Amino acid sequence: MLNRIIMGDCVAAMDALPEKSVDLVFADPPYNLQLGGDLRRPDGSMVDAVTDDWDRFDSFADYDRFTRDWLRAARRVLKDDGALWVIGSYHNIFRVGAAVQDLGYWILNDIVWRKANPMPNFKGTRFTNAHETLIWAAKTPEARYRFNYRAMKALNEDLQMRSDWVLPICSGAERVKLDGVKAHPTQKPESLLYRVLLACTEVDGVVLDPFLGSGTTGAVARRMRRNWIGIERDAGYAAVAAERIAAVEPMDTADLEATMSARAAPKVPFGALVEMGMVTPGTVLTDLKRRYRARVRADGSLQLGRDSGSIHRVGAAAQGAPSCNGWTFWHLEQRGKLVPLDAMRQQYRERTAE
Amino acid sequence: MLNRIIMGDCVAAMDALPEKSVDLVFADPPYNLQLGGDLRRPDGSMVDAVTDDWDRFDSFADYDRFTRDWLRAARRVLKDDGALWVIGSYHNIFRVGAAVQDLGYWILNDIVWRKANPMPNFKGTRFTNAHETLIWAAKTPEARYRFNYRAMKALNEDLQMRSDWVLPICSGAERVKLDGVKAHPTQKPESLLYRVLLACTEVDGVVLDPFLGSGTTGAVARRMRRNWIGIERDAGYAAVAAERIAAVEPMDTADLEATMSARAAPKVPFGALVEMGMVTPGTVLTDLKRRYRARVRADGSLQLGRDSGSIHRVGAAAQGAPSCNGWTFWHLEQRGKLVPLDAMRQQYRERTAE
DNA sequence: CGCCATCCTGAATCACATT
DNA sequence: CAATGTGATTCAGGATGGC
Repeated sequence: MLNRIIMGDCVAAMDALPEKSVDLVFADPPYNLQLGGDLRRPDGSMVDAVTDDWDRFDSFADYDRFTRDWLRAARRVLKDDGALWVIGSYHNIFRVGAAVQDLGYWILNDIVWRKANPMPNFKGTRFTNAHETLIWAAKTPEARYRFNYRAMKALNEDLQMRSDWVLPICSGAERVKLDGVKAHPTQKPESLLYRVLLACTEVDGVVLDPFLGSGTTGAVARRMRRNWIGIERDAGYAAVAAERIAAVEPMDTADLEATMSARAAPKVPFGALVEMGMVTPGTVLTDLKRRYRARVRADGSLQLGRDSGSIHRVGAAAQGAPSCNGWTFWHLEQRGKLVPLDAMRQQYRERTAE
Repeated sequence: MLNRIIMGDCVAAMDALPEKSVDLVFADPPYNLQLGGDLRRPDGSMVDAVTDDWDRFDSFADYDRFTRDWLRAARRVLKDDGALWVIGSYHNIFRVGAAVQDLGYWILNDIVWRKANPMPNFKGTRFTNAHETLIWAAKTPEARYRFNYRAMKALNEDLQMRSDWVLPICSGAERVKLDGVKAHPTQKPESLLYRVLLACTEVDGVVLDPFLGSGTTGAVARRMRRNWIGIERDAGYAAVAAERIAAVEPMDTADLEATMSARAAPKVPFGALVEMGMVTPGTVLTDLKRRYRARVRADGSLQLGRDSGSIHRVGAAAQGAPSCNGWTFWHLEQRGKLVPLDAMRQQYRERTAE
């Protein structure tokens, strides 16, 4: 039952699963965009809009029925201490949020995904729609939901992770394509799922995605050694997702150990580079003279023998020095050349600059 | 009726106002926070939570009734091209947003106010709640709402203003206090209202706030020379707001002139330039790369091969594009340099300004 | 190989006045 | 009310190609 795609309607599929069997539901339902005619950029080119049938609903009432049905089914399969994540935009998220509350879930946070590179408003009629909203909810107000506070803090310069996350949209090599054409119109970035799963699940936990689409949830879950269940109605999408997920190499178990102690938390946003996939967990870093070798773990900490912690701490420990600037000390090999972490940080800053 | 505080229930007060008399409603309704017991900081000190009676509702149904009542009353007093702004947090904003949609308003954007200095989550059980959400909605999908696009772009270093706004919370000298104690628990920063009013109103427009509280909306409206109506149930808050607003010095009218949108500029037919002798019949116009050449005819039409017509039509035909702005596409040569027609139009406007 | 210019694209509720 | 004409309007990231 685990780690496979169920074809078909998500409500029926969830109803067929045993109750209280899932740790986390991550859902990216249709947004009910209600777009008008064509839209052209100022240069005359056409915007490739989401006009698929699966995003068409007759009315708000229709959409609400659909929403409540799947939310109810999801709540049944969730363990009592499990949690729900839903993503949406202003077109649908208010209806979804109200339904979440009405069905007895307890909202823990709303999270804003601030897109580093959103599509502009071409006609100058509104504000650039530069974010999407996620809702994180427990099954009940009393539930003892999982929140890996330390791992989140480690990922964020040793500061509490905030409710606004700056991440790029999914593009470039990460975007799944078929014959050069995007395989799914709304593929989510893996960095987003990485943060959600790192925050709210543990290794071997069960993650269910009722609207699997291109399979981002399954791919990240497999990479992070979580069990996954994906439900998808469209055979084409399911095939894309299956192939994509099968190609994922799970991370090394050791690298996945999210550090839970304050001591090991890195003081720098090196974790953000890991999250973005700019540095993969398990990567071996060396100094310029290749005397020391340290492994990158899932939350952005390093491990060298018995020493673990931030890139600075481990660098200092390796040399027996009182302190060390990990950004300039550690390097990784790219095409046979040693690149300092500092260069990666520079790239990161450019990609997430406001 | 304008520029004063109405004491009492906001629904009754709005129902007593003439319909279609208000340009903008800005509302900061009770959030229905549902706080449990007291919240303490790690050092044992107590967090001053919002536990006032006005923020207590018996159930979601109660809160929904309340929300729909005031949203309906607000919609009646709004002019057809007026707009609504509401601010809230995850506790209430989903219910508010669903009601906004159900009542026929048309959501234009949701805006995230990203707090520069939010209160941390002291227990480390959730993400730092670092933002609030605003909804901007027109009265109907067809409404021609006001959006000062240019002014927003100017405010953002000449880039489109995005849907995520980074602003500090209200503190320091701006925070209204009585005997050293904050006069209102949820006073909003003036910077937030400033941006909303600059984006969506004009000088002498009418702004209504059904939950005036400490009076931020009135204070900023007065400063920006907008008319305001504030409704407040609590006599204490009303007194605070009245005093605060009265102390505001309206800005100098000259400083208030915001960048005007090109759409608002008077329309100029190309023929008028020919008529004025600014462009002579027979002049050859080219695009910037000198790929196309068109002749100006006596009636202000262009000719390019077999195509003839307006500057826009011929520009579009030349490129094989569906449309074209002839003002920026076509240029004429003056002293060896290519000058866009748009520059000539600007000259024309200046010469005919009186 | 590096650098620069060019091109493509992304969950988008995307104009308005006159005839 | 529908059709037509004018004319306003874009940001960042990644890929590609030329020199």
